[in-house]
Amino acid sequence: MVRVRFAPSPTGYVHVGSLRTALYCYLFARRHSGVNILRIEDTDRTRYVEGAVENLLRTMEWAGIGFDEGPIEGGACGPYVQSERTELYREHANQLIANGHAYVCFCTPERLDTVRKSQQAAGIPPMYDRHCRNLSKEEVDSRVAAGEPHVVRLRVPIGEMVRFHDMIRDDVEFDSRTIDDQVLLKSDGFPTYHLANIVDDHYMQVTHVIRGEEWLSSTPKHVLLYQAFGWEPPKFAHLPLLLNADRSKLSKRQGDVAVEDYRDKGYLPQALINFVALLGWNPSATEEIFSMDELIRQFDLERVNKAGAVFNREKLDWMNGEYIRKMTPEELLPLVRPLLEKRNFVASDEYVCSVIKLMQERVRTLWDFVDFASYFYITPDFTTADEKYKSKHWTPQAKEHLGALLPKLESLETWNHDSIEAAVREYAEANGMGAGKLIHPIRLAVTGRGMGPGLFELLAVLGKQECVTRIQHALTSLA
RNA sequence: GGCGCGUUCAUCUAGCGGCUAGGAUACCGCCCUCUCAAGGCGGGUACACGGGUUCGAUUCCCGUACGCGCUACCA
Repeated sequence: MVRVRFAPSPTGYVHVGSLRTALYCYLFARRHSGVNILRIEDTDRTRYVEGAVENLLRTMEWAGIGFDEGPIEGGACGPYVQSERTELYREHANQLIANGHAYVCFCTPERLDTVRKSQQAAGIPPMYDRHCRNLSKEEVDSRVAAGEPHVVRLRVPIGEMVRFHDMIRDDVEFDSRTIDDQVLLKSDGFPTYHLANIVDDHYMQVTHVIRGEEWLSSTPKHVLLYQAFGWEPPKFAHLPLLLNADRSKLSKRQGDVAVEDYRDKGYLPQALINFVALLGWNPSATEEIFSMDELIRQFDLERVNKAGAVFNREKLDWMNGEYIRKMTPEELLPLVRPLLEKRNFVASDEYVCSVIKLMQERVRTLWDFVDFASYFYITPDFTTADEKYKSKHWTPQAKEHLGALLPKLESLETWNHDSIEAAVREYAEANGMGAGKLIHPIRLAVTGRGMGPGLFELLAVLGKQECVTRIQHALTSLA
């Protein structure tokens, strides 16, 4: 039975790299009919953020990533929040002290800092100097009894090669002399990631550890911990990093990294999931659009790439447009509606649907339905007009013809795409001119822009009275 | 500095000893056309470098260079 876990630290938002890790866990679990576990790694009290867990849960739900066990779902291996399991970690730290694989350290942060600085100055690798590694049991007991602050450190064996197999990177090995005597239990009684992670993965019976490559370097410590406990380690799969355009680790400073940012900017969860799934993994390379079900069916950890992948916003934009085009106006309506409300744009469902229908082919995000189509809701102020388009089409002759055409439009009995087109083309033909000489000025007068849906359908949606008023207004006020 | 991981078009990638090195995004051109899109067609750009192994290397091995990650009582 495959059991995987997504183990985020609740820092307030969900990084898109975490989203991909969560997605791969989910896909792998589903693909193998296994169990997907959510575990909250909140052992750093200094980084506690109010509401972060709730936000995480909401974001995962938005993305369509479900869990079988977790803080909400429950399960046989709970609790699924590390801050509620501290007793377990303390017991296990003591167990390691008892069997000699860990030791108590009384070094102060100040001393560690001093040691580190002198090591750096001397050009040697900064590592704990193992000052407390061989304290006598009597000394340790009395200092602990006296209430002296202390941590528990892993007693890393000397002169040993630590090897493990990674599903993505194959065999990796580290010389134990390059591995630090890692702190396992902090002086505040909370465990570090390393201890909590191993203890939890063991008791939660996790079979595959899927996480970012930034963890590869600490995996030997984890392997050593499994050995110290006498436990069977899980299989490891270290995912390639998501990168900024300059190929550094994807970070806040260089743009949006939070899943919530993309949601708020009008990206669909299906598109973001599809896009992020293909960053570091690819089932065939001839198809690009995959539903969650298709991803599940095809996902294969062994096919995950080794090299990092640049998060390429342009491709996401394209993909989001693809998904928008696949939806119906009715499906889009509830997604666009709240955005219109944010702009105080008021209109009936029917009206908004017809606008969506016209705009669907030319948007990439949900916000484009609002920003590129504002003239459907408010009269244009012409500040968004394309100057080139305006100077080319808003000529004295054009205005003259518009003035002459206006009564004909006004007198139309039925106002729809065909009747409007007939009237416009009739006028153009009667005056020996191309219809474009009318179409462009009308577009400018009515929308204030040089781009948008086909003119006749646009006018039909807008309604006769509104169009007439706008043309009149433009004729008198637009220079 | 040490350790680790990586390196195919600008970007995401296919390739698992023999290919005119394929697809997608972006870009450019043409078609369609009332604009912008969408759609169709076409185009340019890549195997980091140097050694091996082999009849033959993008593919296997070793170096070099470059990039990235880790190097906390953070995860």
